[in-house]
Amino acid sequence: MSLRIALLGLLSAKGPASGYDLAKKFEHSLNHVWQAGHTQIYPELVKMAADGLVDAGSEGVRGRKTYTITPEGTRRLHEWMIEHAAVGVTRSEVALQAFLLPLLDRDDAIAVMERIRAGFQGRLATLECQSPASFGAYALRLGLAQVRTSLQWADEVLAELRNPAG
Amino acid sequence: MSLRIALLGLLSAKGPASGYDLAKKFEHSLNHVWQAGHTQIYPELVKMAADGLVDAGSEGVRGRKTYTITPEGTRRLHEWMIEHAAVGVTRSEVALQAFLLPLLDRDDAIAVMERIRAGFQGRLATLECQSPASFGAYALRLGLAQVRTSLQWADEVLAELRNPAG
DNA sequence: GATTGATATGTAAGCTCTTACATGTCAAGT
DNA sequence: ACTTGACATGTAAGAGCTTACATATCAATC
Repeated sequence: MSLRIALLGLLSAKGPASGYDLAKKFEHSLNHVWQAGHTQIYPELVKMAADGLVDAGSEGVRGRKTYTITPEGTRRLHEWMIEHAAVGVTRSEVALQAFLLPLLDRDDAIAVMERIRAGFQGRLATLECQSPASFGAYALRLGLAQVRTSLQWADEVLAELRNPAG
Repeated sequence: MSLRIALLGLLSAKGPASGYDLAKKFEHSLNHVWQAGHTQIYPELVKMAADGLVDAGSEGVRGRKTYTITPEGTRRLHEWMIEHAAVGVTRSEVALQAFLLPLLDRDDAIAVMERIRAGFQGRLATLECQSPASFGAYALRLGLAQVRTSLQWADEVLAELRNPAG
């Protein structure tokens, strides 16, 4: 369901787009929020057209199809936003490694934490490249705040691991 | 793969356990890191036993089976911890709603943000109940730091939405 | 003795997501 | 002419996850 919502949201916010366009937007603007490749997006758009949530335009150049959100699609999107109590579940491999960190000896734990820290750093760099004035600004601010917090956590844990007294 | 690792990790850290025990541990200690119900855990344990990662003990009272991690299971667990560069992907419905927030008018956006904030508050309460001295302490600290940051973000966004000048 | 609730394990259908495979167009550079 | 890279769309197999269904034991309470 969330994939549909994400697609409807992009079509609503940024206007008609092809599956390819939408896949690019998932890669760039939406990447820190939801991920989907073209192999998931193309079939989903076909189903959404069948359900009347989007209109598939006629094929353009290079087989390009442009999808437009329908009034029913807009209605469903608003309904989900207002009525769906989003669950804050997390399935994080990083958090799992953090959870299991005590299973490692000190040197291995430090190496793992350094890799995790580097991952956060890279993620921060990616997010910092995005415009804070773009459509997804609220989500971007949340992402930035969370990744900065995560970096700080990584630094604290590393300091403790390196301090023999810890 | 991560489900296997989580199960191996619990068996390694907390000793032999049944599928039921492991499901309970997923609900309690591991819940903020990875989720899995018994319908996923039971079949996975059977496959893991077939792959030599765990030993299934003989059936005890009420059909209870106790699984023990094998040396091969321990080896695989350590290998994953040390070699697997965990990807920090997030698929968050909450972040998706935050992303799409500008699609709503002011009152609806405030209502949605209040619901999101309440979700974070509830999550914080849950995490605060857990012992900071337990096995998963590092992950718990990360979870607490992230949820506190998220709450702060929600408060800021709500303040902006309520301020007509924003 | 009957009911309730926690313990304990499983199957099956269906949805979601990833990975690998497969095809073809168009523009720009060499 | 040829190659490269971006554009553009798909299918299929399999892995991962959720929801609903199904069964049975044991202890404690009524």
